[in-house]
Amino acid sequence: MAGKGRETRARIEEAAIRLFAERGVEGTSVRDIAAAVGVTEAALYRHLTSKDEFVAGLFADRYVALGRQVHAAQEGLQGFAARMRAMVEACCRLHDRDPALFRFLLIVQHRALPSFAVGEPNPGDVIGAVILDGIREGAVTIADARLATAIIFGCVLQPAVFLLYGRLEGGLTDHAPAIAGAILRALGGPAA
Amino acid sequence: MAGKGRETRARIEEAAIRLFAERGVEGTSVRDIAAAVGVTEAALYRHLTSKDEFVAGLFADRYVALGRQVHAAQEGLQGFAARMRAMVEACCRLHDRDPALFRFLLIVQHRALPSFAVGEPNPGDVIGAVILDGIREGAVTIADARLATAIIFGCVLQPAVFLLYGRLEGGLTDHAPAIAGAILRALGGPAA
DNA sequence: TGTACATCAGTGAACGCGCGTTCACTGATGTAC
DNA sequence: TGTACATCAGTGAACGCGCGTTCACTGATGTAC
Repeated sequence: MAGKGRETRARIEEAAIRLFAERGVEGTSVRDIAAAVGVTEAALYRHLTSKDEFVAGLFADRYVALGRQVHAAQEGLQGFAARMRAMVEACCRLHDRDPALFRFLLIVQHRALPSFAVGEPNPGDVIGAVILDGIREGAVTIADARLATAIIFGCVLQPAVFLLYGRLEGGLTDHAPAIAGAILRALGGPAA
Repeated sequence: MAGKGRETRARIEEAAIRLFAERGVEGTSVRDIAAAVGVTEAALYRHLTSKDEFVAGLFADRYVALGRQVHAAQEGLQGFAARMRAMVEACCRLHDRDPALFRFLLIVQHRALPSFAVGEPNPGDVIGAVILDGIREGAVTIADARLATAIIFGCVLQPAVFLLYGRLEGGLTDHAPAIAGAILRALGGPAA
């Protein structure tokens, strides 16, 4: 029955992410999640120790996974522009494949990020590392690497938010080339 | 006693924004707000009809006010670059003057924006109008005005979020010139 | 200028409800001999 | 191969708590005659 336990855990996480994305964390009760999975609330507590811990763990898990995937997308590529374009493209594809997951990460960041463990390969660090390379090779002329990271985040996440509210058409992937282009120009300084 | 009523209402709004910014809307109870103001919960209900309506009204009020101030900052200026720089500068100054208000708007947007009334002068429309002028005068080469708006939002809001989590130094105003520069390059296309 | 009434911001106590969590218990599967 | 025991995912019912909201009531101020 070890297989069944794994499977239920996965179904709980999937249902929770979807519900959290739709109604927020505080707007989603343990009963709601249990009902969506098709078990009792008590059964949920075989797989998690508390709601708060569950949310924090779920965020950390998915956030680290996103960091890993974004890192993998640019690994082996040469030059700042190519790496940046690959990361943006990967991020947009991941968004379109699972918009609920993205919305979950967006919503929960304000409560989960402050207590997020350092050292894990999160998206911020991955982008930060690429930025530093970009500064070294002269492709990035913005002096503050952290501000540059913030701008990259903003250029990807805010279009995702606009999409969410119907203020942008299509999928995020459709806008990926334009977003990557904007980022490269924004960071590249007047001479680029 | 009309003056006292006004004054209490203002104190309620001020305390609520601060608490919402610190702990989130669902993490702040009506009791918390009442205690911060120094009255009973029942007294609060002389000034508001329900918590939900209060939050929605507070968001709409402050969001529209922000739109108006951003609009005023660029009014009368000539040229896309000058107007853009003025709006970014104004936004950063407003942030630094009242970070709690900004955090409140950031947090609540996900619940309040979908039901936000159209027609009011909100920041999105203000920026959208300036973008259209920018496209007309050739300073903006990104084809999709809404994507351009999203990118501007992202380049200002995400640094504000980074500041919140201590991942950026100083005040937002310190970064205003760099942010405005990045936005102008991002939107200006390769020829700019 | 006094008096009668309306209005309004406040109090303190209570309401029902839904929340996260825990309880004792059940039945199916895995494991040791 | 059969039997005894441990493990584990599940049930249904209940728990105490804090939430948003409402109650009847009070005292101060504003207003009409």
